[in-house]
Amino acid sequence: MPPTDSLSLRERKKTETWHAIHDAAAELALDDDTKHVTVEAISSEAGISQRTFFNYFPTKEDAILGVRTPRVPELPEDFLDGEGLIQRTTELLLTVGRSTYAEGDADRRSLLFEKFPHLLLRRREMMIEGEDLVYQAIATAMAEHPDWSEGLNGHSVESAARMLTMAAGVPLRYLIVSGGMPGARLETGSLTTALDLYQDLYRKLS
Amino acid sequence: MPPTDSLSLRERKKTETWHAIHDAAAELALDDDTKHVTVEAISSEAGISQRTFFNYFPTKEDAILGVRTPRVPELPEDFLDGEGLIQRTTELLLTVGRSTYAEGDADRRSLLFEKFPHLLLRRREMMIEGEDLVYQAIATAMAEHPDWSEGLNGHSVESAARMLTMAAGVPLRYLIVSGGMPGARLETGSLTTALDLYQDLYRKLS
DNA sequence: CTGCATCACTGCAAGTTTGCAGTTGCGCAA
DNA sequence: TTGCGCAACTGCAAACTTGCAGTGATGCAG
Repeated sequence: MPPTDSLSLRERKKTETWHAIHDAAAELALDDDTKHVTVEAISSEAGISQRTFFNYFPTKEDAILGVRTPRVPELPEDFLDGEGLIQRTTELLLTVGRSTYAEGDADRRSLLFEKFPHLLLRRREMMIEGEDLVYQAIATAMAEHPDWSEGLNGHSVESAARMLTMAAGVPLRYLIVSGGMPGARLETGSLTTALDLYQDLYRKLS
Repeated sequence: MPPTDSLSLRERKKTETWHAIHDAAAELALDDDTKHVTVEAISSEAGISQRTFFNYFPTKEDAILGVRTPRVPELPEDFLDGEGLIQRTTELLLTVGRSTYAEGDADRRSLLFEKFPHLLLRRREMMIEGEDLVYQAIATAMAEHPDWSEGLNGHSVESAARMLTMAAGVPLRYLIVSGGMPGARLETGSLTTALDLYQDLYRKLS
């Protein structure tokens, strides 16, 4: 759990409730002898009403997984300037991807993926959703940026943004695939390695 | 704490919050090195906002003491009939008096009275308030009762109800006084004794 | 196959909590 | 005395939770 100080009482209680629901859902789901985890059971375990449950999560699965709708942080003014844009974008994608899960949940999440493989589908969905948000943010930034707003060689900023996001996504996809399990954690260290590899390869081919 | 099952989630949380505030307030107040217990400290300890504090208690003192506004239970149909009306009324007064406090708090309440004698004033106030409610309930019941509604010997039902309540209050006042400390607990056993004494005395004098 | 129960999920009104901007009373320093 | 600051307490709108009465999908006994 992140530091809950410096949050307003309201915000603090909201995260507490979020975690209470997610924890209850995940624990109940991982309980071996649990066949059908009902929303009622989760809600009662978390000490809230069923209606509140659905105020926090659109589906039971999201509660078990602990999914949040991805949030793209405000881009720095100079995000589009200078060297290393692809790398910065990759890091942004990683940040956004991580923002869709409860922090520090990696172990339990692995267990969940093992026991309920269909949750991987949901994970993939969230990834795609996050990528799309990143694309939109970058497209907007490009449209407002003097060096990019005119498009490049007849390509629209939308195309440029889309391509950048795709390219930047490569190292992440690589990591997920080479990590074997898609549920495996993405270490920042291995990301750097993957980025190096990517860039080396890119230079060799161009 | 009373059984919280069979209460709706809403009711349950309300009592939980009530106890959280009262507990925080009482404990902070009893802390030796506490000079000024602020509403802010109590609220923060209880995990609620200051505004919510005042949704539960009109004053800080009431929170420390754990005061509720007294509730008179519905009188049984035959409350006014038959022998022992005074005794029944005394028991009603005791019930109402007890309803103004958190249950099972007697020990801590004694400490509070020791440390903050001015709380006794508040206690007295609540008692009086409760007595008045009992008076009103009985007056209403009398007005609706065929045997009483006409008044007695020219006295109004209000007078009769007031006098009954006064008379019924005697054993309680006796107990409080003879118990030394007004903060002392009222045992049901000693109440019975006091009632006996009262009736004996009454018979002797009449 | 058919009614019936169960469970996920939604809409809405009513109840609760929070944040915030006051107002008031009180002690204390200049 | 005057002004200041602190802390109790209030009013109100906005945010949040709850209860409840659904709807629709799925499975299962008869």
